[in-house]
Amino acid sequence: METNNQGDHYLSSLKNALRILNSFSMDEPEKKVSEISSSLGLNKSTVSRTMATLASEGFVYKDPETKKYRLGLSILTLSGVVNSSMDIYRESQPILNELVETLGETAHISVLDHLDVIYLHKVECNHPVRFLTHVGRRNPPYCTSSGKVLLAFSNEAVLHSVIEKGLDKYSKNTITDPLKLHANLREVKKNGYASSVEELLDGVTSIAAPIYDYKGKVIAALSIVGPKQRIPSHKIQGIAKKVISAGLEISRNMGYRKID
Amino acid sequence: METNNQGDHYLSSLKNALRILNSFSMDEPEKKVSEISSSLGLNKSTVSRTMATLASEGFVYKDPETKKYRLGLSILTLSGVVNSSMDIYRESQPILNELVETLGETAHISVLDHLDVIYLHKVECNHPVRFLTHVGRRNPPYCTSSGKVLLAFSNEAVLHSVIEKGLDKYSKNTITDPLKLHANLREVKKNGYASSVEELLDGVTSIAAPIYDYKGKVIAALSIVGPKQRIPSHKIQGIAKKVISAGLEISRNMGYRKID
DNA sequence: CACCATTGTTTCTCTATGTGAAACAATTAA
DNA sequence: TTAATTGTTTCACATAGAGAAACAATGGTG
Repeated sequence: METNNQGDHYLSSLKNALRILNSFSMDEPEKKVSEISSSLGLNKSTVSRTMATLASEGFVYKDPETKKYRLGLSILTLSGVVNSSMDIYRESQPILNELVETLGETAHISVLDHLDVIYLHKVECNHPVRFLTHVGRRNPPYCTSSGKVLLAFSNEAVLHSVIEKGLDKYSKNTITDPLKLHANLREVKKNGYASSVEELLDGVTSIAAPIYDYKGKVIAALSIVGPKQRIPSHKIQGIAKKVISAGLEISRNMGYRKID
Repeated sequence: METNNQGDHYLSSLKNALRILNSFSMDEPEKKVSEISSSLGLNKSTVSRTMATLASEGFVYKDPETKKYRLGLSILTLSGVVNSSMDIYRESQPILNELVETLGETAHISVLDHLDVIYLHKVECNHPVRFLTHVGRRNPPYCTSSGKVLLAFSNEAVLHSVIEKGLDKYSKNTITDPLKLHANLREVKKNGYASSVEELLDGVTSIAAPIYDYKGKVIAALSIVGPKQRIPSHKIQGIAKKVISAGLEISRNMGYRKID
């Protein structure tokens, strides 16, 4: 598209359709043809035909009243396939349940996808105050505990790209200085866990630990999230211990054998 | 392409791609180019280019080792949008939680999509023995309690299509006789709930009740599922009462006001 | 180690397909 | 009523995508 010239042999009509699908978000869950057309710079008729084809296979659904399109149920079906074919999903389920029960806070499994942290799995706690995250959600990696774990244990190139893209200030404690981020990640690697106290959202604290595969490579992060007042600073270390050991347990289920 | 002439203005390369995506399932979560090519009757090179394009937008992921493709994380992200933009998802959450707690069995919300029952939402119980259902799963409507509720309250045309497609025998109690199905659905409509005792799977019982929208139209079903031994026949009616009232509560949240 | 068998990607040519402008409907607004 | 904004369809043309075959990359197998 813009960067590499070798990837120009993509099927353009398909690429259009996929860009349209990816443009749906929680903020814009439904759109009209003309909106899509103008926002993505595509011809009206192109969008119209594309949407008709997408609808024919259940990827979008057209509200007959408002004429707006929203994502269709084929996507739900496919997401079920994604989950069930992901071994980490199966292996982590019971351990997440236990962790949520003992800590009383919501737990997630997440991975790095391009330059986002994406939540693969979530087990909610029973507290009435929840509703911050959901499976599939993407967040910036440099201001979430899971993101920082994943960055700390990935190669320099990824970190570089993240910094290059820019460190925006999401909340009062967001780290926007590359040097400070570097230092923080070194800490994370040393301690074996990361914490984020109001780095992404005001009033929200999270703690994360790595999950390893059979090769000893960090493939995911396990994190717990909760309101700041339920997770005061002095409790972080104790909670981190539990998160770390839960992470190791999942890792062992994934074939990891601690070497050192 | 081959069948109907009115649907001929679909974009063929896009249609191909969507058919490929929809061909992934729990049984076949990963496939090679040649497998896709032969199973869908598409040219090798077509599939190769299509997959490359799909991968470029994160809809599939290519395992560099095995060269097999699996569904990508964009689908997870989009499924999050589907869920969060679905008001029934939000409205039903707390009521499902409560129902699961009091009954101790897993609960689902499901709707009819074409001729399938599809699970939109699921709250699992704590029992170690659970089931293989998952959000997005599709089941035949005539042998699940939720499906029978949805059929009983939908129009005749849908039922006709279902019967026309054929009533396969999934389990010992599957209703395969159209007349018996008709009779059963009349019962369902009269009683306001449906039950399925080993109609889809041996050893599995489920009980479902309708969910109404503000117009009084049945738009979804609420069901609970459990092993037969935990839900004996004599308990079904009592449980059904609870399921029905939970369904009504969700309906009220969706704007339904009981008229009669 | 050479052999054949299968695979995925690329090249190439040509046709069919998708694009965009404009015409046409169908709503909605003024 | 007219005007404005929308979604769909028509149409002609350029081009993008399909298919055959060549190529490359593996992987068995003897």
